[in-house]
Amino acid sequence: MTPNPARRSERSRIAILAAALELVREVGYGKLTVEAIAARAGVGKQTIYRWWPSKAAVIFDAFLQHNQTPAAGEVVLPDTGDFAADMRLVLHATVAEFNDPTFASAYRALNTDVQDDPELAEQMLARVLKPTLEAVGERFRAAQRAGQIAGGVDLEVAVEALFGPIYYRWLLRTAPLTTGYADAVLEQLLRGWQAYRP
Amino acid sequence: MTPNPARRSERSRIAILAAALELVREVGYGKLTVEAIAARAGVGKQTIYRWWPSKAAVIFDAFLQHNQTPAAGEVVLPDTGDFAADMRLVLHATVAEFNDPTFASAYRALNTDVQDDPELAEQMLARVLKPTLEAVGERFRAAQRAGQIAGGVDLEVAVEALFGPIYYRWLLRTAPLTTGYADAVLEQLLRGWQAYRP
Amino acid sequence: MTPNPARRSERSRIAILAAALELVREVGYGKLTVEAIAARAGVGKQTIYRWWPSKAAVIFDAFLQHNQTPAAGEVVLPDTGDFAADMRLVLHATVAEFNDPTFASAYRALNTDVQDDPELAEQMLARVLKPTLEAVGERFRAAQRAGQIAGGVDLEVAVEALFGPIYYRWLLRTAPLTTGYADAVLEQLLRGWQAYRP
Amino acid sequence: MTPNPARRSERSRIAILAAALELVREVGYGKLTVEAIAARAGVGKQTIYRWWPSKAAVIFDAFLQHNQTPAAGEVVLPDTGDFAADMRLVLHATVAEFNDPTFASAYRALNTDVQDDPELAEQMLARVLKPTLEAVGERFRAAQRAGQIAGGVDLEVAVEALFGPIYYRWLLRTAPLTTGYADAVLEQLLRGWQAYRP
DNA sequence: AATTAATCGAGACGGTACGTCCGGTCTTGCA
DNA sequence: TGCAAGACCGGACGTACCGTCTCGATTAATT
Repeated sequence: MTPNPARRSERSRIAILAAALELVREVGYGKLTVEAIAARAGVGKQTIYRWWPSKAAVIFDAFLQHNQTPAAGEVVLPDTGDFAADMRLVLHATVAEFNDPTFASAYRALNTDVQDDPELAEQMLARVLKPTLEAVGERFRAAQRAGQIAGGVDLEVAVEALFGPIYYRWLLRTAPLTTGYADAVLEQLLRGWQAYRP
Repeated sequence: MTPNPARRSERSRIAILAAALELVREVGYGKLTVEAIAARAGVGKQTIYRWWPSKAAVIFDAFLQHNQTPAAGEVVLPDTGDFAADMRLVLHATVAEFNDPTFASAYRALNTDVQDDPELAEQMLARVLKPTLEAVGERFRAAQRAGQIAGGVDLEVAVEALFGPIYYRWLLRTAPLTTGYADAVLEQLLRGWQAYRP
Repeated sequence: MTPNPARRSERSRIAILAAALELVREVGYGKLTVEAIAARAGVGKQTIYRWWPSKAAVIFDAFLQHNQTPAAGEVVLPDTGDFAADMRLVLHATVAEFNDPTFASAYRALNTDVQDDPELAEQMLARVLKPTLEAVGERFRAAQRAGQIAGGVDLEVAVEALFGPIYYRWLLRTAPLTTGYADAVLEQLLRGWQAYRP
Repeated sequence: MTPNPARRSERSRIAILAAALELVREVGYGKLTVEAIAARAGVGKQTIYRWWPSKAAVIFDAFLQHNQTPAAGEVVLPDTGDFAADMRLVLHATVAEFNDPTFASAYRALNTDVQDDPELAEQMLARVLKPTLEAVGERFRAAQRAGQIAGGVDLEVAVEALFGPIYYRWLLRTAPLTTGYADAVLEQLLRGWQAYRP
């Protein structure tokens, strides 16, 4: 018997996602329990299991809710014509998110889950990463058309070359993640992209 | 109170690390239990808890043991004079490791743990990442001295700009991790590093 | 926090007590484990710990259940007017119980626990010993009124003087416990009680 | 390889028995552990296992040591000619022992073990109970010869009829064990023994 | 007095059970 | 019918002891 979404309690849904977000930040993802979420949300455990298949799914929804993540195609990037400046803006926003404790704890949790759960990995890719990646890709294409990126540059690789180092430093804590670092990465890549076919 | 390392059973130590590695690959990190490790290793649970503070620490040691990770300063990179070729070699080795199932499952487990345990994060940084990062940094400096990298390039940033995208694609499974991808990333960066101060 | 008795599973309760009784007979009290009881009863360990504070308490309840021990005041003894014959009946019933393996193993377990746990001792006194002791005491009083026991006999002492030797031989295995032994004890005491104030 | 008693460390033997006695009184028999005895005695665990087959055996020895229990035939009872007075003396000594905390805790432990271990039961019977029981039996026979006990009384039963009630009250804590109670039991039995064949 | 061999204190080892916690399911009233 | 509450079975947790098994370091009897 699949539950009837029409009868779903919105109040409970909100409370559960909020509780999950609070708790993951307070105790860390490893010590996060469904029972604690239920208790904090003032909700029966069954109400969680009725609507989410796993703890990971709850965190995933909580993360999406918190960031009001737009669907693919809905992400809008600035296009001032100055490609470098536009990218700098995007990267600074990313750095700011990663340095926000609530975002960071939930996102770390997500990255944890994704390692063991390929289905979730796909969802995360589709609903979290892809929208931004594609929007940035689109902006890259515009830049390429405008001659700000050389024709031979593989833009799919370029996008990951841009975000990978940010992600790397954040996840592995090799050093504090700053806008300065993001700018430096962008700088090195930009020169390469421009120089690609001189 | 604290156990006496002189009396430690080497046979048990080896068996535990091997069992941990096997199991993390077979069942995944989320379903890995200390009891299963002990059973597989033919060892009492207490023998694990006596020598490791947590499941994470066991995996960490197992990972180090498996990869015979050298200490910082001990990593030796090829220096043929051809910087690009040397880097290609290093990246291909990295890609191969990431595509080795045993390495991959253990390394994913490590990346999972590191998210919740700052102390482990530091150890991982120091014993796993730093040695390679610094050796590569050293090779970068030689290349800079040889004029293959422009003077203005921040080499600390450059190293992470190189490995970040590899790590990103592997961890998030945005697409299969191939040597071709690694080469493309290297290509884009190389041009930037050369072009830096034209 | 404290469990709600209204929701208690009667099926589990019965299964646990039955399993405890079986196991104490099969393996002895020293080797009886809560895990084995839970496994035999097809029950989670927590269900045992939820309702009983200790293994001893389970055995206690199992014992009561098995013997459908009546509450104080509910034990009814025969009163045919022939005091000696009535007592013989009671003692023979006691001897039969002590020679029943299931009763014996559980009762030995109880006697073991009682040595270390004063609270359980009190419960055993109140729920197991007192009911019979008092009923017998009542019968003694009737006999005293009827002139079958001399007036000066301290009946509280008399009751223990009657059961003590049965218990002693059973517990310490000085010799097999038979009805003949019980009769002989009764005989010696009866003469004393009658002769008390000649 | 059975150990060579000639090389046995007397110092350790004494320390172990003393520690066992102290601990059984302090923490109760249920919580008494071999490790604790070894630690308290400043002795390796193996030294205990080398010389005693079980915790029960240690307590048994400790008990014997503490009470310098005489071998069978060595117990000497007073024989003043006044049978009642002599018995009163014996019973009072027994009551005093039972009310001595160190004796009591060890003896309770013994009675606990005996329930599950028939071999120990036999040893306890032979080395602890029999000596006294037989000495008392001997005194009974003298009394019977002197006409203080009627000819028809079964003396084996009589002895247990005397000690059983003491033991019963002490073990089951139906009421405080006093010399008055012992005297009352003796009184009731004495009259019966005298009246047996009038 | 030197040698030898067993016992000793110490404590790591493979195990078993402990009592607790939590996962995911099921049941019972309340709304 | 969905809900809060929470009991249920199962299973892993990390700990405590069991009884066995090395380790040197005494220690006592034998050379």
